[in-house]
Parts: sequence; structure tokens; C-alpha cells
Amino acid sequence: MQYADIIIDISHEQLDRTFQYAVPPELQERIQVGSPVVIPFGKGNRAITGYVVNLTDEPNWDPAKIKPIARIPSEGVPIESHLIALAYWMKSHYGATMNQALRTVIPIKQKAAPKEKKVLHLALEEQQLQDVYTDLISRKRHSIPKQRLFEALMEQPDIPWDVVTGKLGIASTVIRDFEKNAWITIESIRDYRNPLGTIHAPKRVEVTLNEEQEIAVESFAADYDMGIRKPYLLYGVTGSGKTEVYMEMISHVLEQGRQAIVLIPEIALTYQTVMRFYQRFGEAVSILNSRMSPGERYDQFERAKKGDIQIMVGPRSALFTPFPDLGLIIIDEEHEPTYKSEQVPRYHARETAVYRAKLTNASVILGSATPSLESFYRMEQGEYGLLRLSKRVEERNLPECDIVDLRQELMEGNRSIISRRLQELLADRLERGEQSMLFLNRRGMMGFVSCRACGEVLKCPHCDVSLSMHRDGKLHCHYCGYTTPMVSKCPSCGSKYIGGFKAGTQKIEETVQKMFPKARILRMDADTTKGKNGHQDILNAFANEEADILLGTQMIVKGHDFPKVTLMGVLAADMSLNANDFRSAERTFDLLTQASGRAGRGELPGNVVIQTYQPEHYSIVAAAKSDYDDFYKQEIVYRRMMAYPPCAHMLLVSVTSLSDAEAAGKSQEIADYIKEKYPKVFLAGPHDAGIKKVNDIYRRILYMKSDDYEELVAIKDAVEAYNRDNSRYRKASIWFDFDPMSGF
DNA sequence: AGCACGCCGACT
DNA sequence: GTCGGCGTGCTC
Repeated sequence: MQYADIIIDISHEQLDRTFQYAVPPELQERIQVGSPVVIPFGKGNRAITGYVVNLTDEPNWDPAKIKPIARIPSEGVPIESHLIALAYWMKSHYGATMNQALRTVIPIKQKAAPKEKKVLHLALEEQQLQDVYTDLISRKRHSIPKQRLFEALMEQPDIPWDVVTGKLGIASTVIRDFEKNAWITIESIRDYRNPLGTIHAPKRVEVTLNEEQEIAVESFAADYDMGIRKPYLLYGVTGSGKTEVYMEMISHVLEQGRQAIVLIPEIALTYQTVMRFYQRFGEAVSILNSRMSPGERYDQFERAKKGDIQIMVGPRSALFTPFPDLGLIIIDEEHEPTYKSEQVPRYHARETAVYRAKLTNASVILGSATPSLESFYRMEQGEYGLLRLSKRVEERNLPECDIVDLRQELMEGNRSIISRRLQELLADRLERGEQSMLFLNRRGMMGFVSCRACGEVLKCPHCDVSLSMHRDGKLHCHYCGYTTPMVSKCPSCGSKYIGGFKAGTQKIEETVQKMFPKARILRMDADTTKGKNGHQDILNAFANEEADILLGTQMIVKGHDFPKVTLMGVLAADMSLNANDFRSAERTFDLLTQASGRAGRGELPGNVVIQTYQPEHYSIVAAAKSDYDDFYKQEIVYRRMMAYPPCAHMLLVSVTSLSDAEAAGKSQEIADYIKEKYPKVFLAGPHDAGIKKVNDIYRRILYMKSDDYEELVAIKDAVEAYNRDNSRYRKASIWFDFDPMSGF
């Protein structure tokens, strides 16, 4: 006998789990994970729709109590059906419980049910009301709650449900009885706020595409009309007008009565971006962003389900918008690491989008100027189509780029962080009244405090990272937020020669200010953008030319246009190269390319200066030439040689515990188990995670590499089972990460 | 969510 | 004793 684990389609906390039903032999063929089914539920065996989330031969409930599935619903397969199947795929593909996966895909179920705001309306005329009421009193039976409800309704004919059950303390059964007797009507109200507010009607902007854009749209449309659905890599240099192409493709899909999702990295989700879509598509567009409350997000999903909107624009989580007939998913800046979730299930939006598209017969567009190695590789393998935009829209030239060797600078006596070439160009721009940007690869770079006598470095007591000194004179931990006053004596040896090596953005600001006393400098980093609109305020100020130089970390290079900027200085390009991470070259190339794209976006020609200690590194040389193909050719050789993604797959097992010994014990135990059961698989570790301790939780890791993703899935399942049944270390917990982006 | 069960106060 | 309303708990 086959059994199916089924979740019930009723939004209620107590029903947010699976129930097991028997699969009748005649339905065996047609039932699979994700199938909607009708089942007899509860004492009255009333018919309820549910979704199959798992199939098994072993009942985990008294078989005598298991009822059979009644039937498969004849029509109108609910929208959620394929999302349930998607959740199941995520569960097995990324490692998670079905519950965790469902919560990710159907976020509604994660918190207090989608409380529909219900309101009771009195449905009786004055005369009838009196009759019923006097009758009630005359019966003298115990009917206090009924009387109370009547009295409340006589005073105020419309009362919200919550007030009745809460403040008046009346049970739901009583209310239902009232409704049955037609004494009241119950209205469900949801106020579906439009997050874009009511803005002026969209102006129909006339779009004219250039030849390349036209070709990209046409070939996509031709495929689509022939019924070809697949992922495409839209490989277009910065400024080649990808957004216009997206919009044309969307409108092609909309014309066929289908809907589209547009994913954008959170940081690029600005008002301007959204307005471009709004101006083109008007009320058909809605957005999702991380500042929205769960209720607001739910509202937007409801609007999508009801067909009020056709396009959803948002970050990673917008991928799960429950459109009835999804026809296209667009992922802008597809190489961005934010598309990988940091929570279990640690899914990648790109792969998940490709799978969802397969389920709904949709296509996927992956847009980027510097595609991820994964996407370019799959395109080369023929799995993805290629659409190419190689010309900047207004035929502007690429900026001129200098690579400065910092070792050489030092040898020739320049000890400053600003090279002579960069100083020269900065002075030139200041004189001409043009703007410059200075990009520092990492926040708080070397802001640590150490003792010059014994070498002790001050560390956070909760995390395995050094504390950095900020301008407020205090020491901060960037991982947990721990703050402590600056010390005057070394806690280890008592020496008073202890001090901070400031070299973060603050220090650089001071240096540059000293160099150019008249320059107006704006600094943008995690400290100056704390406020609600801190981010946008600084960008706006710079765009309004209230400053000559904008200094900052990654935030300043991602997708902002400043036409007056003609100089970009990258202060230490190799900072991101030294990260102990197989993607560090890719990340460096991406950051440098983005950064150089910032210079010369207007009429004026631009300059870029890249300062580095490794001027010969291929990621830096290729970025200076803006030559992606050259970079890809070299990087893919390294990935292939080392069996790193995308040429092979990785499974990271992370073991965490409040006790260092427990974490060490369990990780070793798991490593031993894998070595014994899968002797052929490549296994590294266990060893301490890059950052050993965060918030007092110790973390040890081990990872495996294999050409075969399914083999890694099998290992994950085996480790999970072993850990559940046999582990001697109960106080440590584990989670999995496939093809990780960080944390190893 | 919605149904049955069982508790408790009033009426024959 | 028995009837009927109302809170409580369970649903494979």
C-alpha cells in the first residue's frame, strides 16, 4: 500500500502539518508530489482540498485510522499546486524539512494566519430585531452570549469580528449560529494597499530599441511563439539597455494573458527602477521589498493570485509570487550573490527560477554584464540560450583605465594610500569641477586595535573576529554589534602602547581631506547610512553635486548613475582577492568592472585608476580591459582543475554548537561516517569555519565535491538519517549548503 | 476552519 | 432526569 503525506488547504496554525492518507490503487498513476487531492477530513469526513508533499510505503500512523484519498479535483487546479511541488524540490535539492521549504515558498503560513478582517453587519430590520430579541429574552433559557451580541449590535450595527470574539468574549459558534439564522451577514474585508500608492497616471513612453535590442527581443519572441521555453543568458555590457529589453519581453508574454516576475538585487531596488516599470505598465505592476510587513507582503501575493496585477518586481522572495499562469521570470544582475539564500533551505534564486519555470512552462531571462561562471558555463553547454547586447546605448566609449602597482609606489617613497597617479587625476577633477568616486573593497578594513608591545589583537568576546575602532572612540564588533570603550592598557601584558590601525573608510576620508583641504567629501559606509533613508540621502546629495568626492564600499558601485562622475579610484583592488574562497577572483572581477562602469556615464570621458598589489592577476587585468570573455576563459580552467562549481558540485556540512567540543566531536563523527560509507567521494575537513565563533556559537565545517549532484543529495540524506538516529553528540546541530557562496 | 463531545444550568 | 447552549479539542 502506498501512503501520501498531505497538507491541508486551510490556513490555520494548528493545521499547518501533514496528514497521512492511503493512495487508492486506481489513483496511483495520477498522484505525485505536488498533486492536489480531495480528502475526507475530520469527524464529518467533509471534503477538503490538500496537496501531496511526500509519498511513502511505510505508514507512520495507526493504519486502521488512515483514510483513503477521495479523488483528484476535476477542474481549476489551484495555483499553489506547482508551488508545493517547487517546495518539495527545494527540500530535496538544498536540504531542509518540508516545513522549512513550505514556509519559504508560501510565506503566509509562517506566522499568525492571514487574519482576514471580518466584520459583522446586522441584517434585520428594526421590527424583526425587536421580535427576535424579545423572543430570546422571554425564553429565559441561558442565552447570555446571544443577548450580549444582540445588545452590542443594536448599539452599533457593524462590528469587527475581532472585537466580538475578543472584547465581547463571544465564541465563534455563536456568531456562526447568528449567520445561519440570517440575523447578520459577515463580510470579509482585506484592504489591498497598492505599495506604489496612487501616483499620477503613467505616461506612455515611446520606446525605440536599437538594432541589438531588437534582435534580442525578436529571437526571444520567436522562440516563445513556437512554444520553446528555456533559460536565456542576456549578456549585455553596462549601459546597453537591458531594462528596455526586459520590458519588451514582458509585454510579449502579457499579451498572451500570462504573468511575469522580475527579480532585482535588493540594493538596486530603488524608486527609479520601479518607476520605469510603472511608467510602462501602470497598475499591472506591484513591488515587494524587505521593509514590508508580512501582512503587506501577503496582500501583494493575494493581488497576484486574484489577477489584479500581472508583473511583480522584487528581491529573491518575489520568486514565489503565486501567479495563476506564470510565463516569464527575469533575473536582473543574475551574478549577484544576494540571490543565494542564507537561511535553510539555502536555495539559489537562479536555479529555483529555472525549476519553477519548468513547472509552469515559462521562460527565464538571466541578465548581466558580468555573468556568473555558472550561467556562462551552462550557456556554453547549450542548456541556456544566449542573447547578446554588446554596444552601449549611446555609443559612449569605455573609460581609460590605469593599473597602479602599490608595491612600486611604496618603493618609490609614496607611503600614502592614494597613488600619485590618482592624486594627479583627483586634483585635475577638482579643478575642473567634475566629480570623483573612491571605492574601497571592504568595510572596516584593518580597523583593528593591537598592542605594540606584545602583539595582542583585541577580539570580540562573542565572535572570532577583531574589534574595530570607530570615530566615536569605541570598539565595535561588526558581526554581533558588541561595543566596548577603548582600553588604555593592553589587557594581556599591561603595556600602554596600544592603539588602532585605522585604515577603513574613515581613515581614508581624513587622508584625502588633508590632501585636498577644499574638497567636499561624502563618505558612505555602514556607519553613515544608519538612518532610515541614510543610503538614499547620501546618493541624492552626491547626485545634486553637493560634494566633489564620494568615498565608500560596495554600496557606491552598484547601479547608480552619476553623469558628472569622470573618475573612479579603486583603492585596493586585491582586498577581495585574498578572501579564502574559490569565487574570490569572480567577485573581484565583477566589482572592478562595475566600478569602472561608474566613470564617464554622461557626455564627459572618464578615467579609472585601479590600485593593487597584484597588478598581474588575471581578474584585474581583464577588468581593466572590461574583457569578460578573457576572464571567463582563465577562471573556468581553474574551476575545472579544482573541481569547483560550475564544473562540479559541492556539499558543505556545517556543524554548530554552543560547545566547541560538541561541534568538533560531531563534525569528526560525520566525517568518519562519510569516509566509511562513501570512500570514493572527495572530502575536506572537518576544520574550523572561516570565522570560528559568532554570537558564542562555534562552527566547524566539512565539504565534499562531486561531478554528480544526485550523489551529494544521497550523501546529505544519509548523513541526516545517521545524525537523527546514531549521533553521540546531541547538543550540536547540522545544516547543509549545496554549491555554497560563502562560509567555508 | 468546522464538527462532535461533554459540561452545566434550567425546565417538566 | 433531560434538554439545549456553549466552550474545548481534534482532525490521518
